[in-house]
Amino acid sequence: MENYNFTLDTAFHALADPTRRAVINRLVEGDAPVKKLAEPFDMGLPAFLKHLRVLEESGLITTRKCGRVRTCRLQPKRLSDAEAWLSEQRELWQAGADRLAAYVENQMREDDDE
Amino acid sequence: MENYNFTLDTAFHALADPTRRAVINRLVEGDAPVKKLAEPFDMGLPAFLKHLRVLEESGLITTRKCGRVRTCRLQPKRLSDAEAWLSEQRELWQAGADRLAAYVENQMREDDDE
DNA sequence: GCTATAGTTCACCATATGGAAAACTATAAT
DNA sequence: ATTATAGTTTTCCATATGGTGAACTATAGC
Repeated sequence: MENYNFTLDTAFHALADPTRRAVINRLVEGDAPVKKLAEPFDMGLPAFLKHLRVLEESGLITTRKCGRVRTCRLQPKRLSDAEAWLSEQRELWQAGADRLAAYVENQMREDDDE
Repeated sequence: MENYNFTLDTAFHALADPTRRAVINRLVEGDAPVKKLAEPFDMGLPAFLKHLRVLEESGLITTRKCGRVRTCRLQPKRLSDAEAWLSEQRELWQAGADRLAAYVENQMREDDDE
């Protein structure tokens, strides 16, 4: 039961917010400073910074401050981690569905033989 | 700015909790009743039911009550939806990275020619 | 040096979340 | 008819979350 995966917890939590997903969707096109990232959103800088901090603590982005401007960069590895968990679950489910289908078909064949 | 995607909001939010991910990870192996699902967890039924409701409202699972037992089933479509968003972001990022690499290489070639 | 800019910190607020305990309902099982 | 089982509802609590406005800091531009 060691399902305590801090990385997935924080990554999925970060992705659960539309503002934060929009930030990611902007950062896939390249690095950007806080000011620029915040522009499209109807909220104060403090609120926006909180979102950035959530993203940073999840590892989905990293930031670097040069002079007075902080630049944000996407960390695609963490996207892949989340994606990997999802695809694994989907594959496990698929395997079960296939097994079930094979079993059902097998039963039908036996019924035919009787 | 129509980044208001209720499906992704609720799906990622549901996936952000280790208990709920463990439930999903159990349901990929097949349907199960509430009691059985709750067994491995150190919490009361009411708390566990809240998690199930979060999963159900997100569309990640569906439930059906027969007699006094409620059976839970995974809805893999929603897993795919979340996975699709992630893979799209990764692909967009990859495209940008490729463009950048091509540009850099091009610049280096120009430098050689001078 | 003055001022505008980019970000940061702080105090505050309403609501959401994850949990507990207790009381209740409906259906099997004997 | 009793009793055990499976789930449900309700009330309550502490903490987390997402936002605000105001005050502050550090750097860039003139």
